[in-house]
Amino acid sequence: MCKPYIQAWDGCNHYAHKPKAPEKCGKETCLGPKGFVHDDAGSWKTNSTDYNIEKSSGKCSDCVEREKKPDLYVTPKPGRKRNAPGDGNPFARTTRATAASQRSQRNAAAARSAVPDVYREMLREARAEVVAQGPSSSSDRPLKRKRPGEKKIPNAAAAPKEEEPPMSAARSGVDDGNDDDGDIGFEDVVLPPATVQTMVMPSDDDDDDDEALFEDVEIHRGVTSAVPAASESRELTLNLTAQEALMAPRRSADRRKNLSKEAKERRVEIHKMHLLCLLSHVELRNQWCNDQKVQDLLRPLLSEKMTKFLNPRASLTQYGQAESLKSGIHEASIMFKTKFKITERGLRRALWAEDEEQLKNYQLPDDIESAHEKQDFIEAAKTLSGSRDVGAQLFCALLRSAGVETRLVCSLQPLACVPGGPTLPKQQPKIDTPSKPSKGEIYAAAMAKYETKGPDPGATPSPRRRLGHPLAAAYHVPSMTAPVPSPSRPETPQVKRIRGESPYPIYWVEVLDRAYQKWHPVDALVTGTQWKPRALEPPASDRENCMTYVVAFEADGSARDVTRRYAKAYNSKTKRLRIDGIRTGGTAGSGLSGERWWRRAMRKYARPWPTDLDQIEKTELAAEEAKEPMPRNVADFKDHPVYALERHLRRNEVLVPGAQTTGTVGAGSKAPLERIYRRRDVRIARSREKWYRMGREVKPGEEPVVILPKRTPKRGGFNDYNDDNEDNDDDELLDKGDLFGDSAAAAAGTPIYTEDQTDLYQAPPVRNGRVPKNKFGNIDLYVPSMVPAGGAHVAHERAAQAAYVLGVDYAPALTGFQFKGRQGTAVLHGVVVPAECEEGVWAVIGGLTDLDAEMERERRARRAVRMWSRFLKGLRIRERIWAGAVEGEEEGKREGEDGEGKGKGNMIDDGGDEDVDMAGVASDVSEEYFMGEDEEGGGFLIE
DNA sequence: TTTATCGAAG
DNA sequence: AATCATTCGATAAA
Repeated sequence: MCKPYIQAWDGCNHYAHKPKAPEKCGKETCLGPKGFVHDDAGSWKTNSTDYNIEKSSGKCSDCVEREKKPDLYVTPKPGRKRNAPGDGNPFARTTRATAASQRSQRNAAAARSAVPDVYREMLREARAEVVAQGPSSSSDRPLKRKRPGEKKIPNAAAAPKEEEPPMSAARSGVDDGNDDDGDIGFEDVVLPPATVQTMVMPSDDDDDDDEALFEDVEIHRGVTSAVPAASESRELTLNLTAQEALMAPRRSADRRKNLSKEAKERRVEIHKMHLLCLLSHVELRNQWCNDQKVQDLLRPLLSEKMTKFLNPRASLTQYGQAESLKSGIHEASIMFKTKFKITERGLRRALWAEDEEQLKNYQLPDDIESAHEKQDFIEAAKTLSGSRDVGAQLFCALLRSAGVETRLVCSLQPLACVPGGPTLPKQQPKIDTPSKPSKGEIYAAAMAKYETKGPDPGATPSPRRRLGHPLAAAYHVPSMTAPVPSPSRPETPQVKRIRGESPYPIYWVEVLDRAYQKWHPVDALVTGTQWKPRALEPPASDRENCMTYVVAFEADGSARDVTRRYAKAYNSKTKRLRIDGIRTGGTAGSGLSGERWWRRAMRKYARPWPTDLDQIEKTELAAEEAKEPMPRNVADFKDHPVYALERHLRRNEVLVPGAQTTGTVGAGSKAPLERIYRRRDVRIARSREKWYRMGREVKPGEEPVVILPKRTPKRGGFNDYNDDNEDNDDDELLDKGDLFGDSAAAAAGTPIYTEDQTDLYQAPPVRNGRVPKNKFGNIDLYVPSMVPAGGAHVAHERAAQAAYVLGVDYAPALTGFQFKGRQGTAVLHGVVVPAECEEGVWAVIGGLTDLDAEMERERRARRAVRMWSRFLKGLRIRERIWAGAVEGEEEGKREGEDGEGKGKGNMIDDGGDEDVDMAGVASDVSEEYFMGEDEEGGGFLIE
């Protein structure tokens, strides 16, 4: 009963509101959910957290606040058992997804660091490259993009596209509507080769592609990487992973130093790629669930009664309908559970390897799911056997066949994008940890716990099976259930139960309760629960199953991220494991932020027009997020979207003066209790210079909210090491190298101010046609609002020239700095001129441009003429020579006629070709031809 | 009581 | 500044 996770009860998520002491789990030492006590001061508190209670309402300040926003408040379901594993507190936040993907980190990395244009160029090249090699990979036929046509992806389209299933087409590329960042240009996205490849989506009847897709996924399902490579994408994965074992090099400091940054990026890249693979996988399975053959096979399983329950008459009351559906589902899942045999291993969590050896010796379990193609799936429907994943999919098909709106839900199990997670199990318990041999055994024991008895030859596949790996035999191969040499295991291969699978599902189903317009989870095979979203999240210690991304696919192919419905601590725990939750370092220019990436990835699956139901669900999920209880340990407060601790404030962050405490938390049991604040009361403070660069100016008389101590210069010469990268946008950039205040601030530290203490910067106005300038003769124009009164920004490269021509006063606009190395270089963009001159300047610019064009035309014309004359000259020479040599017929005549021209030709002939022989002429001409610019096609003007 | 897990430390 | 490895202590489970 005492769950490792935060326990929640209905309604209010605050301990303070719990009407009475929580039930105990039966252990005398258990105080209820994680030590729940009532103190003398009149507030409830847990061992580490308590809440301020308002006397008048008896509620904590947190809740009072929340009640002011009724839309976020969800009425508790009546009669819910508090400790019921299935539900409870929720909370969740609205993150959405996005995605692109990647693979060649080469390209991605390069793209990241490059300036925009270059970046785009490279992107284009990368795409071209993909196109070139893409099709050759796993399939001979042209790759298909999974989602056809995003409108914004013209370039990406380089890859051959094919029509995809109609439903996909319908929703492709349409903006979500409620999504705020819908306008991101596609060009901003890193869309490396892998994307194209990964996103290959087989059409329904295309077996080949199905296979390819499956294989892709297969790689990841096991443990990333170690699959003998057949396709390029596999190879890629293998290389990336094995090349530097990402988790491993913790030992030596130097290795860490060199690898950490790169390894981090790589981890993220792989994570993304893996996610896309998994999404494709689920999407495909979801399509299979729609298959008529499958549904026809399954439909007979439902009794009439069940079908009736599943389709309640609309004449029933809301409640009646809901209950009917519920019992129908119940019956159906019981039935299904008894009829379906789990004979294979389903998806499981992918883990990083710690070193290459593990990869070399890794092999997939023997009993891995065998449904590679739809035909297999149909077969599984006939025999009602397969992995639990296939089971859930068939169950989904079953319900759909009965007319129930059903979603296929999958908890994606990608490789972690953050360090620190579990790694591949050491394979040889005895050997693995020399220092503590016991550990291996412990591990084995732990694994054994999961294993449901039984001979499982599958779990311990023979190492030798791995084709031709030279080391396979030599290396100790391991099985998770170490002690048993699997192959020799005499035990009866009886009921093949899947050993070692997590007691929580990877795949399950959601059904729509039409009456209440609500989706409810149903897991028939693994936990056998329904209507209990909270029952499906595995504990954090589960190595086989980690709930990080839960994606629900509807029959029409659209999908939605419903993680918040299932994760008990989305904000404080789950989010940290997600691509959209990790601090992808504010490092500017590092491509898409995780959040945008994921949003983008999921948008591909979004419905073009959100329905009312979508809206309702969105609200519901947001409400769940809002209801998430406070973390009870200090670590979870770090970077928490709602709460903040003083101890975690960054050096430039500061609490707003009136910040309210919403509770306290103590580290451990004995604690100086620390106050908990709301994140929204945290402000970022900046130095004067920094504000200035944002177009703001500290008001006169404001006291700095804090003075940043001077940076302790690292001894040992030029430290750098971590200096160059980490300065993300906010803050640090400024105190460091800048033209301003270096000297002033140096002495006592940098005073910093909050935004409230600043006003919009008013640049000195333009007077009498004079534009104010700084000491470098420029004008600072970091943001548009910094344009001085009476001035106008003419953002054109020739503006300066134009202004000069006009004779008006102007100042080049300093719009920012480009930091490469540690030196900032000023970026000038256009000029500022007196407003009244703006039009004139633009006009002149237009004129200059025209002039340029004209001059260019002339130049080309001149060159062309010159070339022609040279050519003619050559012809004449040639003619003359031939005239002399052949001495004949018509030649003579012609020569006579051309006498004048001949002379001219000779005179021109100072260009340098003295050779007057045939060959000389010829070569001369051709040389000229080639040397000419492309534009002059051998003397012809190309307009 | 012992053991495994998790959080805090710094 | 932040991550990482390690230790220690509290707690939950056996």
